[in-house]
Amino acid sequence: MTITQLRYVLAVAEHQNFTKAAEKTFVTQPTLSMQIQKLEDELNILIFDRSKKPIELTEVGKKLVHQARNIVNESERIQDIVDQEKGFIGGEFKLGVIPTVMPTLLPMFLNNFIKKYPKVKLKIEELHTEAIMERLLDGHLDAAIAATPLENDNIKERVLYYEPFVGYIPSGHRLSPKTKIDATDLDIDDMLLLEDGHCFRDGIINLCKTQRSYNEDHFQLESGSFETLVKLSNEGLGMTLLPYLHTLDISEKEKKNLHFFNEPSPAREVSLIFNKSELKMQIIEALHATIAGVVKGAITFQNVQIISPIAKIKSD
Amino acid sequence: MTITQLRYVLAVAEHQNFTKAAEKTFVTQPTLSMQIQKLEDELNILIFDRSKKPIELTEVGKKLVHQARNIVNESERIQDIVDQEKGFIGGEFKLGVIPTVMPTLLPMFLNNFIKKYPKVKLKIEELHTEAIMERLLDGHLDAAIAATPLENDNIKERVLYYEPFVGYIPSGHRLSPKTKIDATDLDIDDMLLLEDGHCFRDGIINLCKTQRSYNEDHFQLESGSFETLVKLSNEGLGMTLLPYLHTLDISEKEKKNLHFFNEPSPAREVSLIFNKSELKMQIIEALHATIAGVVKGAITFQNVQIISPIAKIKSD
DNA sequence: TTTTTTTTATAAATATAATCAATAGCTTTA
DNA sequence: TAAAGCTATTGATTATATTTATAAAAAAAA
Repeated sequence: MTITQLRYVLAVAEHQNFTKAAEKTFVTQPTLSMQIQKLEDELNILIFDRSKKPIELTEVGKKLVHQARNIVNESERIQDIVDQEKGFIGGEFKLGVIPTVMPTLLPMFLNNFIKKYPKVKLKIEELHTEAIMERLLDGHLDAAIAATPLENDNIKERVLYYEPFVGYIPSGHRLSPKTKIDATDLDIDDMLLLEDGHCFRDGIINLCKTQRSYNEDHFQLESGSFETLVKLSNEGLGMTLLPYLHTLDISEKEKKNLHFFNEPSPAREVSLIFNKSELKMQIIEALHATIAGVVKGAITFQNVQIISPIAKIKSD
Repeated sequence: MTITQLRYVLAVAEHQNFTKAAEKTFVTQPTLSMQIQKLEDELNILIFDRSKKPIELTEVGKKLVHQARNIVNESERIQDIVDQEKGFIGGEFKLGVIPTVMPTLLPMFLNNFIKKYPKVKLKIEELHTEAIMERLLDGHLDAAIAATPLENDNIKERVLYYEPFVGYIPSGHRLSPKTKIDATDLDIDDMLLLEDGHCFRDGIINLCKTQRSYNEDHFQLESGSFETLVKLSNEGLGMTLLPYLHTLDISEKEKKNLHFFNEPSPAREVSLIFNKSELKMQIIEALHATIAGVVKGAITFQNVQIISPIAKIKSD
């Protein structure tokens, strides 16, 4: 049994196809066939059920894959140890970012980070929270930026900042006369929200305590970007909520429609999250330090109330 | 980096000598030299400081060895998974046993076990608790039988049985008239104990609350076996304490000198202990089931008070 | 100091193993 | 039924691990 064989098994298990797995591992397909056969012979088991199309893991295979993931992870940590010792921060690093954070946060720290750690090859991908969690767990992402807390034991969180929500209320709206608003003022039925899948939406729905009879079919013009939401709002289709950093981008005229919450302002917690195995921890630390440092200047709210990004089951 | 290379590193780290490590790993010394050099080149570090005699680990080397231990352990668990799936219970299994348990417990279950699991090659070694803990942690033992609780986070415990202490009080001793004795009756200064290193002794010292001024130089005829202790006791040198299973072995005449404790009788907790990595768990489970089953018939005390085998620091 | 012993490193040869290109064989799809 | 898509097999090639023999260095003994 070699680490290489285990890597091959993981690749085939993932792609359910020897040919594709071979491409991904940069060897030819016969190499995979033979090495995996060799491992199967050595252990005297079948890892894959090749009669099924696409190929499937056997029962032992599933357990073996889990352990193989473990071993491969732990073996990668050897390089980690060496890097840490040398103070070297570099290598490929795959970062996931949720859509509602991407456009505002990325420009703030990216330049800073790549200048400070030029040897890190950052690969950033915009993904929704569910996809991020999946990919953190299977090792396809090294870390991600998402709204927290996520309440997943296999994912660790390091808070980056608390970002308050700000109401965007067009003139003529019933709340327009109020200088500052309260969570209790909100009514899910006259609010424009981002399309489902964004955890931001779940957070807002949690916030709207007044949702007497929330049902899915009341008003379905939900958008994918805050820019669109603001425009729709201007057209009189309702108010919306923006995360604070997004309010820095809108036009001067539109800024007049911003209504802050009375403190404690509802806010989302944005964290750097990563697999509990803590692989590439030096880079994670470096990212955390850079982002936290940059954001500290931009957000100066003191008193916030954190809104969970996880859709809660209605208790009544 | 290969698992084999990591094994070689572990062997050299352990023996601090390439030649000996080579013997233990069943390869020639140049193989070790070359493979370890190769790993060092690949990681671009020095794992060993070869200028020191005997050879020493570098700082990175120490961290690497720790992680290597991890990886090798996890890789051995692959065979574990396969064995479990096949319901196979076999292979070499190294069991440590403390001296005060060895002669009484071993005959009770050994025959039973090797008949039931003929494919397990049991290698039993008599060791004191400290040596056992060391060897469990470095992987030289798969499991051990010792007095617990040991309060070590890296060692897991599965209780086998509670074994009460019984007083052996020769006629003429001040406690001889009492049919049943109490812990408060005991005086460390008129008791014969096993030589130091046996955790049994530490347990008894914990038990003797009346040890007003316990000092090492009062009476130094401490023995290595209970047999000797009983004989010395017969000579009027003091009383002694025996674990219950040992009292089954002594002569009828001597049995008259046995004085049980009033309930709750002080007792030691005897457990099967093993590394938290839970390697070879099927065999450990099999051992536990066998021993617990056999002992259940032999010890029928209900109410016991467990004495810690760890020497407590005097609080006053 | 010199010699001997012990120990690690190096070199060359050998054995073992991994990989590849080509292709066979099987199954599914068109 | 042919074509396409997969995995397994074969034989050649390359890469790697291991060994034997020996050099080099250091420690121990004479």
